Amino acid sequence: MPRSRKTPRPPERRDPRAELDELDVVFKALAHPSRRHVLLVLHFRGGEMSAGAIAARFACTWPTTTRHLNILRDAGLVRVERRGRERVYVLERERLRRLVGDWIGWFGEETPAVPPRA
Amino acid sequence: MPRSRKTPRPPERRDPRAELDELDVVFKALAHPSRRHVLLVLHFRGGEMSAGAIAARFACTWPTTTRHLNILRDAGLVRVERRGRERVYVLERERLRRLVGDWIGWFGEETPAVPPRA
DNA sequence: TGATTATTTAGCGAATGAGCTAATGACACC
DNA sequence: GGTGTCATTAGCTCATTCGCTAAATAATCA
Repeated sequence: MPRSRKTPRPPERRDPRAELDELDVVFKALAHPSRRHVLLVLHFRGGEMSAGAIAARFACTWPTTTRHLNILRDAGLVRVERRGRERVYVLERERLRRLVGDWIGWFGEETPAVPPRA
Repeated sequence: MPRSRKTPRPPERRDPRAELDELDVVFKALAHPSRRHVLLVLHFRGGEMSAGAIAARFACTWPTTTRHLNILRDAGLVRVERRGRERVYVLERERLRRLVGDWIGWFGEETPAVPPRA
């Protein structure tokens, strides 16, 4: 049987079309407050936590948290490592910063050098 | 009858709780590729375009585009001005940059000064 | 091996989201 | 005031999302 999850974060690519698709998955992942919260908690706890430690901090049930974590993983915003019988989720800080930061960066300059309505 | 739309972007506030709610609406608005695209097009066309000019650039029908624009407006990412019989949508660039930029900014520093798992 | 702990997967129901077509509102111009 | 243009709202359908509970999987320990 093939991999059960889509593609768990391709290591590197610069194809602009693929970049857009990546961004879509990432922004969809960021659309839920619990998932943004997971990322912040992860960050402020040093970048890695076990699934249990994360689940303990949220009101929803553990399976629900697992699903949120899967979505974050599919977006490449966290990666998971098995350690004994725990699974440790590791924040992919650079990727988060690069994708969202670059996107918001488009809006950085004063109005761009294109005539108002051509 | 009261206003037909929720609250169309409160002018200023610093209450952190309210900030989180604002962020939620904003990230939900950014979750759809067409809406992110609208913002970019708006930016690169000088920050304002009529509804028709925007709708003309998208494959979906005009009512669908209108709805996307309403969602962006409710998130405070665009504002709308009536000019004659057109409606001109104006990008709220600063607000977009501030909200998303500040959020991604949390992940800016190297791992924060909190012990790994306490 | 069988129990225990840690976590995920399966599957269901309610709510939300996004697309469409048709109908309506608002303004301008004659 | 009627007609054309610009745009929105209403109402429908289909698909997805998100929460839950119950069952399954995986590693460790007795």
